[in-house]
Amino acid sequence: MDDKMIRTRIAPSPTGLMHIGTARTALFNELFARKTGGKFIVRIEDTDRERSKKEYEQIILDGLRWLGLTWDEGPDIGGDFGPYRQSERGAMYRGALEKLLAQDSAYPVEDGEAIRLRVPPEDVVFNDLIRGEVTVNPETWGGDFVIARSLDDPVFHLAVVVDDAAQAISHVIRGEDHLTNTARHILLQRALGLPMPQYAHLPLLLDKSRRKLSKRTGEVNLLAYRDRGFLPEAMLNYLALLGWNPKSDEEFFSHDQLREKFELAGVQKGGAIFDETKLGAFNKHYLRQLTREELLEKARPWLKKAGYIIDDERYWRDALAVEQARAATLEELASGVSFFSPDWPGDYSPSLLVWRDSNEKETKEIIGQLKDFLDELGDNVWTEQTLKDTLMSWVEEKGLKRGNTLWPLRVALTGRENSPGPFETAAVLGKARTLERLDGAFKKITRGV
RNA sequence: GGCCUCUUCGUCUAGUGGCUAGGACACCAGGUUCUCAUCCUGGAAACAGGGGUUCAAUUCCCCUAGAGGCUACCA
Repeated sequence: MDDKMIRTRIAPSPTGLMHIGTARTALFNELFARKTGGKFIVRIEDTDRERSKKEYEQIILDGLRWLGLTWDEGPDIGGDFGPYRQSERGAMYRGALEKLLAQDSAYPVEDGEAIRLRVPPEDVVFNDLIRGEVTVNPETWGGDFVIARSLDDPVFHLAVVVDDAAQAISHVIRGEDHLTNTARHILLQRALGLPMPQYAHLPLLLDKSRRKLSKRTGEVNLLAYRDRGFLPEAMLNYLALLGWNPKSDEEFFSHDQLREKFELAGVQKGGAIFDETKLGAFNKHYLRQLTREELLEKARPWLKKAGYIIDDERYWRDALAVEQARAATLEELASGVSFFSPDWPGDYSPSLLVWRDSNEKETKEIIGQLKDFLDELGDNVWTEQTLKDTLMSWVEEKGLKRGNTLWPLRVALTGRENSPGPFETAAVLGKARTLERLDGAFKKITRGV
């Protein structure tokens, strides 16, 4: 095997949801591996048998897949350095423990079965690729530390060290919360005679109050963002820029561009606040890039959830395209398009039809005239542009005011105070439905405000 | 408490021993507009504080403060 081969890994523990911070660490590892032509590995750290659950492992892999990350080895696809679950690697840990015990580098504690590593009372110094030289004095955390609960029950520290070596991990890129742990890991490597990988500790993701992003203070569940209608490319792009900068003013990068540009040199040292507002801005951007086909495919689950029947795909593609510029998420997109539903109830208040400079009487007259005028138009002029041209010159001829005319028309079609414009809406709805809704509005206002 | 690490607009960040300290998001104002969104134009907004070093520090050094992390037979 080539010693120079770069191999990175993400080693999540399946004890809960897919944390955003884990996702970002995974992303940086993947980008670094791709950039350098190395391999990216997924390893499940389930040494905590109490808390680890198989379904959590599935959730983690789902999250990574949703983001679009690809890995070369992992529990789902195997690889030459398997197995990829710590629960299946017990023999290796036991071997390491026996060796440490035999050479008296470790010893069992007086009472229980636990095993501690002997730690010499001297500073551990290592070079961090992001932070430079870091010095840790083991005495500050009490020197000798537990590396296993029993011969068959290793603790995280022992397991990572054994696995990283066995799986030939060249670069350990992980959260800053492991900075001090790294000293322990180095001590373990020395005792076991294992090579030391290069370390790079990423700044932590923080919540609004600058604390480590945690479940209590914010939405840290990656898949919750998926379920709220965020696009993976937006999340990926945003996450990549949290704590890393590409040394340019550009901000929008595809996954492939990131894989080309990423380097550890651009990684920040200070923690970064996860700001949903900016994520939302990225999401808007990517939402606007979608073709109408993609729009429908991505919005389909939400449309279905809302109970719309997508029999006429072209109709819904047009409807979504109309709403595309104003929605921030797929969820908003679907709700924004609700009035296009063929069984739209039109349950708005009649007073909404009246423009602020107008009154009921005038509004009623205009709606009546609008109906007659549109009824005369042929199907061939039923496009946004021609509707606009004909209607605007009609408004002109009749000496009407735009607001007095366009506002009631738009409300008749959408039932909303805020919505897309009347021309584009009418074009999508089609002549029959447009007239039907105008008629409904006419009756509504006749019945009184 | 101890140890480790960090500190540029509200947020993500660029940047340099001498610059009007740049960009993006958010915000504010104006324009476009039937509404909202978009779009265009403009605006406000930062080098944590104190000492040094230096002709000159946001930039180099020290101290302080603040923040975060670790201090588990969790990972």
